[in-house]
Amino acid sequence: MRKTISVAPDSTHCSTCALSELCLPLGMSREQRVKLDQLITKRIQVKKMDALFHLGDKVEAVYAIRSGSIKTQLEDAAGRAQITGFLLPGEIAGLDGLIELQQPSHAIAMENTEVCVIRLDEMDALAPHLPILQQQFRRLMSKEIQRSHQMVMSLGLLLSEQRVAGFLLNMSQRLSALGYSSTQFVLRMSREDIGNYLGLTLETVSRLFSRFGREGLIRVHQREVQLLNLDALRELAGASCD
Amino acid sequence: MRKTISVAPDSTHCSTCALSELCLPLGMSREQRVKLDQLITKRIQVKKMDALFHLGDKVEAVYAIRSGSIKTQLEDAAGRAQITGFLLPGEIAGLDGLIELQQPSHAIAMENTEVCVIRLDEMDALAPHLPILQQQFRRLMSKEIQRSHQMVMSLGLLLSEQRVAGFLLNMSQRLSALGYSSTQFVLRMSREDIGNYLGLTLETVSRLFSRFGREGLIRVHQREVQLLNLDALRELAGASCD
DNA sequence: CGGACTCTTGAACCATGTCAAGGCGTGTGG
DNA sequence: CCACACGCCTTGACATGGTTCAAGAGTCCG
Repeated sequence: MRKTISVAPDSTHCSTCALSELCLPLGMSREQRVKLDQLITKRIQVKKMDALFHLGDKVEAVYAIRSGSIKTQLEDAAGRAQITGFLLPGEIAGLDGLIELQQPSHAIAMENTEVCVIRLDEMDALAPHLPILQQQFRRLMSKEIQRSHQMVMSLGLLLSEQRVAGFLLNMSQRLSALGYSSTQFVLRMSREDIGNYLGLTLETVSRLFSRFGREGLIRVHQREVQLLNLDALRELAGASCD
Repeated sequence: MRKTISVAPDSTHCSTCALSELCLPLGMSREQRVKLDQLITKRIQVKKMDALFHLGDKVEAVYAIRSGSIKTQLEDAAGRAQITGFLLPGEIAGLDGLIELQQPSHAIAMENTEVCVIRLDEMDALAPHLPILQQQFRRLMSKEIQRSHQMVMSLGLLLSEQRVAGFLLNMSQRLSALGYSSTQFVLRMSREDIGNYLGLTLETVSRLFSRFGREGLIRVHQREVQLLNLDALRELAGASCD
């Protein structure tokens, strides 16, 4: 289910949002953020497992995650899915859809999720009065390009153990930026999703989680993860086999 | 070697450029393109094998390829390269560098190459007077995100033969958009570069070129390629193993 | 409490990598 | 203009990381 709601005047806006240091308002002054408030007039609530948008849907907006989390996935010619990202609060979904007028990917909620709707036409209308908005939006798009390139590198160059260690560290770092613990968290996705994202099978991910556990690097119980030795994980992820 | 030259008043500008249907001017009216001419005041010529920019260089501009071709590559922790793209005329280099002020990648000319310099500060200055510029730039960035996601899918999901067939078709399609033959062209990169880009070894690429040759799909002689059976290649690239 | 997921673990297999040898082409210096 | 050397490509034999297939154990939820 997908429910659209208007942002009540007394509700939280960009200017008062806890995520403003990660999301679109990053780098803006108090006044600039107040201007930005005009832009966000609608939110959408998506239930766990439901889609924020589907491949082929008309593109009219991008979506800033306010709470919850979303996975985005492409489909290949044979209908198999490739997950291209797990989005957390403060991150933007739909950045790959701004060429054609059709979404090239699905966006599916991994838990009950709320997003802020950023309409493209309204962004263009506001932009001349808020030039920093374009710059920040450009930065967010560039970041996605960089992230995706890193992913290509990971898939092209790294061993499975390096990818999995890197994945855990990446989650840790992003969750800690949101104010959560960097060493203890709950994965919102299945082993299969992690494997798909990392270009591995769910069995390989499971085996590596078990091995890392045996080696004392992490503790895993179902989707709860504890990172016990960040340095060792970093070495595993970063250092090459030399 | 890397030589900066000013654009002479009587030289080709965006408004008269042959690439205008692919590059930044796409979708602009005659008048809008004339405005865009102000933006491009410098070009850079880069010799084969030399760098347009290096990892760590300060970011002040992005670069539209005017002639020649460029490969962009990241470096992993161990110093190994991962090629993230082969850029042809009309395509833009440096889109991944707009967050930090440092280039996250190297851009290396695969042949003698000339690029138009698009300074970010000048783009921001021009934007309020040319709103379509922002939109087109956004489209180009979105396209790069989409392309990179496709690459992730290819690396995550496809067999080597599908990746290589897909690569040939992709080159064919882009070269034909530039007015070249879609069935006969010269690859500007080595087998090693192709392999690196596709997450394979040069031996695997070579073996597949040979096999496709034996099967009558293509003819290869060194870096010259002829596509003899586009449909069969498409089937190979697109259809899954079912 | 039962049924359906989801995860773990083992064993066999295979796609692709690694290592090694040789061929082709091109440019350079004698 | 030839010969030699170097880089790039091809091909073969073998090694291996990761997949596939299969069985069983938790865990969640109605």
